[in-house]
Parts: sequence; structure tokens; C-alpha cells
Amino acid sequence: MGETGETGSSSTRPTIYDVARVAGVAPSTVSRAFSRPGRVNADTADRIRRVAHELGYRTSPIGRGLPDGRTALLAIVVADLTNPFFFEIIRSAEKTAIDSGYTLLVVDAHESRGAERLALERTLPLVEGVVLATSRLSDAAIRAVAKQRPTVVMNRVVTDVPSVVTDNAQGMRRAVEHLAGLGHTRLSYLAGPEASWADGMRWRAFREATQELGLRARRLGPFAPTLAGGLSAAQALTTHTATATVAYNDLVAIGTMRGLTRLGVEVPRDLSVVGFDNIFGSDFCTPPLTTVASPLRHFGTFAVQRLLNQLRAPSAAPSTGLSAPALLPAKLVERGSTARRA
Amino acid sequence: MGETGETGSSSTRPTIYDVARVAGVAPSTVSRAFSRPGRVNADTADRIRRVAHELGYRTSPIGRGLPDGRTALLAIVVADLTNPFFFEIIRSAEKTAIDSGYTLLVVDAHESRGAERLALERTLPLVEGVVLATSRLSDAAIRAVAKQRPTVVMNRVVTDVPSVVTDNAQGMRRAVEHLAGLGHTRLSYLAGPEASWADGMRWRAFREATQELGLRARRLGPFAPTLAGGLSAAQALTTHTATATVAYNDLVAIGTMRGLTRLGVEVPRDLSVVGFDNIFGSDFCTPPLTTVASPLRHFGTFAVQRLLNQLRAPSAAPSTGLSAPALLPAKLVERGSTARRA
DNA sequence: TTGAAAGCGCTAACAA
DNA sequence: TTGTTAGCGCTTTCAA
Repeated sequence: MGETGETGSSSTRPTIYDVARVAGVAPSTVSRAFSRPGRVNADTADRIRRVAHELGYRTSPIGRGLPDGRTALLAIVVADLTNPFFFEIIRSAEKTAIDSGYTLLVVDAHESRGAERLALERTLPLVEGVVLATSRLSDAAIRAVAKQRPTVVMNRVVTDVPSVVTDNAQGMRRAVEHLAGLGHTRLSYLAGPEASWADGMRWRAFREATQELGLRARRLGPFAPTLAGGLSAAQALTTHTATATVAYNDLVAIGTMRGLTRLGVEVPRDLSVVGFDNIFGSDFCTPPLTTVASPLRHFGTFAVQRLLNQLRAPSAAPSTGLSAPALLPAKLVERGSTARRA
Repeated sequence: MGETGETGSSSTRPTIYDVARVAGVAPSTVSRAFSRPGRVNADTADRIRRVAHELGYRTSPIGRGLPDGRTALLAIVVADLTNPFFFEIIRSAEKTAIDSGYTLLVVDAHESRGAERLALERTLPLVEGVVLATSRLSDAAIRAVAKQRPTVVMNRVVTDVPSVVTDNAQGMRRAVEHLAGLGHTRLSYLAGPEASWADGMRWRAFREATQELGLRARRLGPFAPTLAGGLSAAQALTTHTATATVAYNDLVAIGTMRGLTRLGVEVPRDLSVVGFDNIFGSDFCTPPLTTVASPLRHFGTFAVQRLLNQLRAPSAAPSTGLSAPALLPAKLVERGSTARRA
């Protein structure tokens, strides 16, 4: 009853050979008809396309990829797909990729170095380039990746590998100044994953900014960069005297606020909270979160563009000026989670 | 200065041939050493592995995939990656895949039929199976996909294609009963995308449930299944007399609540709002959203398991009982966005 | 403009 | 246990 083609083996997809046979041309002509139209007679090409369509032929990237490795595929590896931080990034990265004729594969590393390595091992050979968004890999491992495929890292600086990063220092300074301006003198920082490059930068900037302004600074954690991590942070906060806190990211900040509410601590009356990233949800949580905003949308676009540059200019040696990190500005979005010190 | 190996071409990655030459064995032996350890002398295998490591050799899935199509890759195509609805689904799907030795590729269709088709075209040949989560493709197109690769669809029923769906009817009934119990008699439904199968099911169930309970039912929309869509919905709601509304999904519901707030309509005092899906954020928005919850976590697991079943039992004809849709229960989570009619 | 033939990296029969 | 050989689907010289 099924609509099986006339070709013998029904289970296997048609190839250029099938098309060639039916169309009465050589396989190479079929190949050309698809890979470089124009290099083949219009009529012939027409016939080939018609036959191909009838047979349900599709060119196979895997076969096509073998000779030259061109698969028109890029990959972005994110630390945690469920972190809204990546939304805009992935979106914009995808758009940029598509506009240039590439398809973007999204790979989730589950905040795990092992998972990230495994996923890369499997994916890397399939793609022409890769964006590592907030990777948990070691610098050496990242350089190894970069040796296999054009690579761009995000939110991290690795020698000789092109990168796109937020200006964490600037953002953190704005946050601390904001809190200082509200009269807070004892601040705490809720640390993120130890393996996070961004966490290191943020904590350092926090320490420096507080120092310069003569404020007391304290580091709590590390906490998981999730709502749950924020819940633990809330617990930890109650045993400290800080009147304002800056969280590693918005997820932690939101989790912290929820935890504090449960513990009877009111935000911002009893404690001011600042997040990082301005993610989806940070404006409709209660209270709306004051946070350091990165231009998330540009992030993905920038990263993919740098990747495309590498793809187009394979001549350029790895350690060209190309790899100087692109610094994206950060600004403070003031909302309801911060207030004058009681 | 660079640490280039002794092999001539530095730009190209080593192959089994390189390893074979250095190790003094045949290429096929190298292949065996990796693809089926045990079928080769332990010492030989050891030597091969050592050489391979030194040379930086990695087996290429693309080469490996050619002969038999086995890439250990699965794909999940989602309508919109930034929709929190997919978080748990992707997470659990990934876990299930990894546990079975597969890597899961995540592909975003951007709520666009064209994008979905293009992405599938490129991805399908690379993967061994695919999960279509809330696809916007036509039934015919989905069947065509299923012909190329083992396929499981989610939140949709397509003849002859295995699927996993929420019990929309049951969930909607619960929602309507809940509202009726609160004294509401005039309800509205905020419709989602026309191409959405789930939207069709939900609207139908809404109409039936309201009818049976003798309530007035009205359909507004369609709206984009996003926060922005909800904002438009809020506008539309103000011109109607319903005192309670059920949204196509949580995103629309949350957007609606925000829009209503801006318009001076208070939820739930002036209007009760119910969502669908119980996504990330639905518990910390203001007010917390009453919503129909699907067992998101089981969703991904189920889907991938069905896929794996197909992969393991290639003998079973497509239209076996295997393709009967798996119905996952839905329950109502009552929170603050619904209240007794004023 | 088209065809013939070689080869991409790997696996799988078949022999040795 | 290992080597030889053919071939997966496609692209790409090289000739015609």
C-alpha cells in the first residue's frame, strides 16, 4: 500500500547514481547540478532537478562533507541550555549563521566538563566552526579545540583564541557604585562556579571596586548558578551583616530573593540584591531585579561573525590580531531589588 | 615555533592511515582497534592507541557515518528554544540519550515552518533519529521525515508516527472546572499559533468543557506564543466581558498579566488567568500563575526512549502498534492568578 | 558542457 | 589476529 518508488531497495535513500541513471547522465553531472549550478547546461540541470525531485533525492551532507569537510554546520556549546542567559545569545547567533548560509547546532554541556568534552568530541568533526559559550573547559583544552576547528570563546579570554566578552569590570563597578550611592557600606558577593572565568573576573572587579570606595567586601559561596544555588545563598546571607549583595548571575539573584522571602527577609527593605545578565524573567520576578545588563543580542552575532571571518580567511595564522578579545559594554539596569540602606 | 608534527601536511587532521603507517599495521586494524576493541590483539591495540594519541588522531564520525550511517547522534527540533516550556524536555531528553550512548543535537525552528524544514534537511542525514517537539510542519511533511529517519513527535498526533502527547483535554477540563468552581461564567481562550496542533486540541477541549458546564466561551487571537503575544492579548481582553481567561500557554498568560497590569486591570481581582505548561518563571511571576502542568521531565525521556526502541528494532514496520500515541497526564497547579469572581 | 576515474576517512567482507 | 580490497555518497581533477 505504501508509495514505494520503482527503485529496488526501498529502505535506502536515493543517491546521485540513482538520479544519474534515471536522468541519463553521469553522476558527476548530477553532483555539479547541485553543488555549482551554472556549470551545467540549463536544460540538463532542469531535467536532473526534476528527476531528483521525483525520486525524492536529497544531497547528503555526510557524503558531501567527506571530500572537503564542508558541512555548512556550526555549533554553539552552552554551559546550561536552561539558563535564560543564553536565549538571546543563541537566537542572535542562529540568525547570523542562517543569514550566511549556515545551520547552527546547539549543544548543552550541562555545566559539566566531562559532558562538554564528550559533546565536542562528537560534534566537532561534523561542524566547520564552534562557539564556546561560557565553557568550563581548561584553557589548554580550549586551545586544543581551536586547533581542530575555527573557534570563538564567549565570556572568557584564552590566549590565541578569538573571544567576545562583556566588560565585567565596568559592569561590576557600576553595580557597586550604585549600592554605595544608596548608602550601603557592607557588601557581599555570591560566587558562581569555580570553573567559571566570568566568576573570577566579577569577584575580582567586586573586590577592587569595593576597595576603592572604602566598602567592606565579603565573598560567599561558591553556589550553583541556578535558582537552587540562590536558595542556598539566601541561607548563607542570613548569617552575615552585609546590607547589599551582588550575585554571580540573575538566576542566583532571583533564587536568593525567593529564599530570603521564605526566611522572612524583605528585599529590598532588609537587603538589596543586584544580579548579572538581565535575563528573561529578571523584569517580572518580585521585586523586579536590578541587574548588570550585557548586550546579549550582540553577543551571539559578534561571536558568529568572528567565526565566519575565520572560515573565510583560513590563511590567517591562528595568532593574528584577530584574536584580540572583543569587549562588549555593560550597563546597570536599576529596578526594584535595590534601595537606600535602612 | 608551532609544535607541528612530523607528518607532512600540518593543516589536515591525522587519519587511520597515518596511525597505521606509524604503528606499522594495516588501516583496517586501526579501525578495528577503535570500533570494536577486543577484536584485536591487546598489545597491538595498545600500540595503536598510543600512536593515535601522539598523533592527535580522532575518529571522524563523518567518515564513520558513511558506510552504515551510524553517527551516535540524535536530534530534537523545538519550535522555539527560548520558550521555557522546552527546558525540562530537552534536559531529560539529553540525559536519556547520553545514558544510551547518544549525543543529542538541539535545533531551533524559530516558530517558522521554513526554518524547520531547512534545519531538518541539513540535520537529518547526520542523525540516526529525530524528535519533533511541537513541530509546525504539515502531517505529510512529518511523515516524510519519518520515512527518512526514526521519528517521534511530541504534542501532536500524526498517523503512523509514534508520538508523546499531554492529555490536553483532561488538563483543559480541570482548568475550566476550576474557574467554574470560582463562580466564573464567561470565559475566553487566548489562542496560540494556527499551525499548532496543541492549540487546536486546547481550544476544542475548552469549547467542549465550557459547553458541558453551561458557560459562555469565546476565542480570542491567534496570538504569538510569547510574552509579546500576551501583551496583545491583554489589549484584546479589555474589550470583552469575560471574567476569566485561559491562555494557550504560560508565556502568553504571563505576558497577558503584565499587559493587564499596565492597563490598570488587576489580576486576579478583575480577571482570573490560567496558563498552560507550568514553565520556568510561572511560579515567580506576579501573581504566581495558576496553570495546567504537564510532566515535562517525562516528556523528553519518553520521546527519546521511543526513538531508541525504533533504532533497536528496525525490523518492526513503521505502522506497528508502536505508533500509538503515549498520553501523559496533566494536572492543575493552583496559584495566585485565579480567584473567586468579583 | 559532460564523462571517467580517483579519492575523502572509515567499515566490513573475505583471505591469509 | 591481521591484511587486502571494495565501497559508502559525494566532489573534483582531467580528458573528451
